[in-house]
Amino acid sequence: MDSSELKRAGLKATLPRLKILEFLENSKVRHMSAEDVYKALLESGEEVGLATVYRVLTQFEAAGLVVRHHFEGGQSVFEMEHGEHHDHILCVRCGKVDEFVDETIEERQKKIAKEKGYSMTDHSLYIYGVCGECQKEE
Amino acid sequence: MDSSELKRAGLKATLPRLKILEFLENSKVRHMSAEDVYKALLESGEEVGLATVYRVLTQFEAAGLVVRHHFEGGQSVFEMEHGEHHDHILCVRCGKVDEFVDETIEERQKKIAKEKGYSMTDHSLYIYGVCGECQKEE
DNA sequence: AAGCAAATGAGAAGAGTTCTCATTCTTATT
DNA sequence: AATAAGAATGAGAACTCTTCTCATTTGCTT
Ligand SMILES: [Mn+2]
Ligand SMILES: [Mn+2]
Ligand SMILES: [Zn+2]
Ligand SMILES: [Zn+2]
Repeated sequence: MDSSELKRAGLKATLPRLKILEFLENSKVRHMSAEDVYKALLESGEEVGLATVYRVLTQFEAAGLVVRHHFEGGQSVFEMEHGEHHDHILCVRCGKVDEFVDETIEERQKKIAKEKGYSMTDHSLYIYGVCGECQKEE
Repeated sequence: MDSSELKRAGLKATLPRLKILEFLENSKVRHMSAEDVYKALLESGEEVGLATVYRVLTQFEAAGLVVRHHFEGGQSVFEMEHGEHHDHILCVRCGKVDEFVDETIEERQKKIAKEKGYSMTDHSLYIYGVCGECQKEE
């Protein structure tokens, strides 16, 4: 296990943190709720408390290792930070998540913030729709 | 009290619904949580149950009288529907909410949905920042 | 005015998340 | 390698926001 990433983030290399980080890095699914992470770890035989999963994900977020999203549906969704900021388009039927980057939108947002007198700190953009697959069914 | 708006929406003109609708229409604050509405009604001496406020706001939403937003912070926020779709920019310090419309962004979103093969149903865009007022303090 | 379906409201319940605190683990120091 | 001190963990309680349940009340039609 590679504890250097945790150390670099200023976090002690504890077993739960290592397990969660490893899981996030190796998972084929990019966007996961705390519960998702918790269950997946349980199923692979790892003993980690749910409270710890929540705590650690929040710490990872603060450390910039992970990004939190608020998709519709109430629960926070996390994904490994991988450099480039991006936004999301989600299927309201099957839950599929796609990512995109649009410089025009990014620029426009900055412009709007400036016009309104705000110093922009963040933004969130979600497009909802029915994905190609789900359109076929029916 | 004007019950025609409710009738038109296919809703019985009950007292709680009339009170809530009247309050939303006359409130100077445009964006309010269910709790906000509930408390405001209590303070003005109106007896309405919290469960009813939640229920009625959801019905108003389904009827298109009201729009629901998911601002950061967990609770749903409602506002009277007034024709034009718009997005929001919010102050992370004082909670101020401003509205804007940007056709370029709207178009881009449609384009992205099409490119990704989605039939777009909805979208949500929030810009977060520090408003002019709050920038002065400090 | 009567009858009936629909709506209400109080409180229980549910979902997601955070908190509490006794126990365990990590890391620095011998 | 053993020790000490502080940090992290995990079980469950607690919390927030929202929905559900169901006995009672209300609105609307006749
Ligand atoms: Mn993503
Ligand atoms: Mn608005
Ligand atoms: Zn789909
Ligand atoms: Zn402000």
